[in-house]
Amino acid sequence: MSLPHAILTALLEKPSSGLELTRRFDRSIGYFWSATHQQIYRELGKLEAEGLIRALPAEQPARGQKKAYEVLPAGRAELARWTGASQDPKPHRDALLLRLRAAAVVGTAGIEADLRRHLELHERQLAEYREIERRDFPPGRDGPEDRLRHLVLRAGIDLETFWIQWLGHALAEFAHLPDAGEGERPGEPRA
Amino acid sequence: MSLPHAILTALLEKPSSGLELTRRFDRSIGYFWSATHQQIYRELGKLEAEGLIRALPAEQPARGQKKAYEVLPAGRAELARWTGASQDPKPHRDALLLRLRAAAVVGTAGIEADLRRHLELHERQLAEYREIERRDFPPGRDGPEDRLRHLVLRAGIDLETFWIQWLGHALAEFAHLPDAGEGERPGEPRA
DNA sequence: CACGCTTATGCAACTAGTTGCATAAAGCGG
DNA sequence: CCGCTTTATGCAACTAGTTGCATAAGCGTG
Repeated sequence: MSLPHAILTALLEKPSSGLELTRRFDRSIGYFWSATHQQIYRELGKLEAEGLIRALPAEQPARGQKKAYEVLPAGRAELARWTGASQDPKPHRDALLLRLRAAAVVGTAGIEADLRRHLELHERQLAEYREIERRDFPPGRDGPEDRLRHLVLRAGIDLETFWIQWLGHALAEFAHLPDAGEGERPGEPRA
Repeated sequence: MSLPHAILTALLEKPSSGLELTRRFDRSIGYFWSATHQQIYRELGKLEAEGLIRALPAEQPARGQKKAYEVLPAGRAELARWTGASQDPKPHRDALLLRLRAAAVVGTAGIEADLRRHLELHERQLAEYREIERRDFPPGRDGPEDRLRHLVLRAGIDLETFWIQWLGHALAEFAHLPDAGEGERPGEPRA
């Protein structure tokens, strides 16, 4: 249950409207906690009802009008509490690894092309992260906040690097496999 | 929507009852696609209703009695279709990275201990993976199925290795931080 | 044999997340 | 000033996943 806390963090970094939050989730925060605009609007409503955030007063608060929120002291306190509380890591789910395991039983037909596609996607993401690193973390900036945020970005960079390497290994393995990509069924007797 | 396919894969590897599947999800398959027993029972019911699997005939099919399932040809076909179909990677969610980002705003109180705890958990998981590797993939075994399954295990091993390294960096960073773990608020002016 | 423990299956209610669509105002071009 | 697109907010329905509990048989033991 971390979406409210992701939103609190984003709002503390800068008070924003629902749509602005949505855009920022598409960029930085969404890299490790994605959310759609509907989730965000719903959660903003809840957080306001709970007294953790409030809408900044606007001139004409009408529909189709930006409505910006800011974090109240209670919200900051709740975020600090959650941040410091011990949490168990959630078990991950990775469909690609699952598919590879399935391929060991029903055959590898079609999967190699998708591995290549994933490789490209990860390379693109890595390039984006490196660009952010170059832009936001030049050698000079190294206050405590910068160090922490840089650390998070490093995780993103290293994870993408890992996937690129692993997909490389996987594709190399496929090159050695008999009839790779031709739909053979390794679990079945072969002629 | 991959749980049914995870179950089909597991059942193809070996026909099983709901509880046996649950146990196997706790071990091997659950490492990259976790599921509770309730999810599994529900899904087994659906898969049977759709004609993708069937219950193996038992002597006395009563409650509290093992009921094993096997995959029907339609199930194998569906799994092969799904395995070969192109799929976009789901955006990941990582609460720990989110917390670190929050810590950059509301302070790092309490989080360092949890980083250490996570480090330990990952070290334990890595040890488990290495044990599985030693046991299931000795140098001799290298048929196509083994290579694919080993590849999946390698991903698990390398991912754990990545997290262990990253958590090491993170903890080193904390050691350099002023007042680390004492609840300072880096976003606020300091005395 | 009655009691409690383990194995095995399952329902119901809840929480979280996704998808599709609706509404409304502002800006803009003819 | 009318229709079109963009910006902004939001509801409703659906799908997926989790939590808590219920049921029932088997098994051991005092």
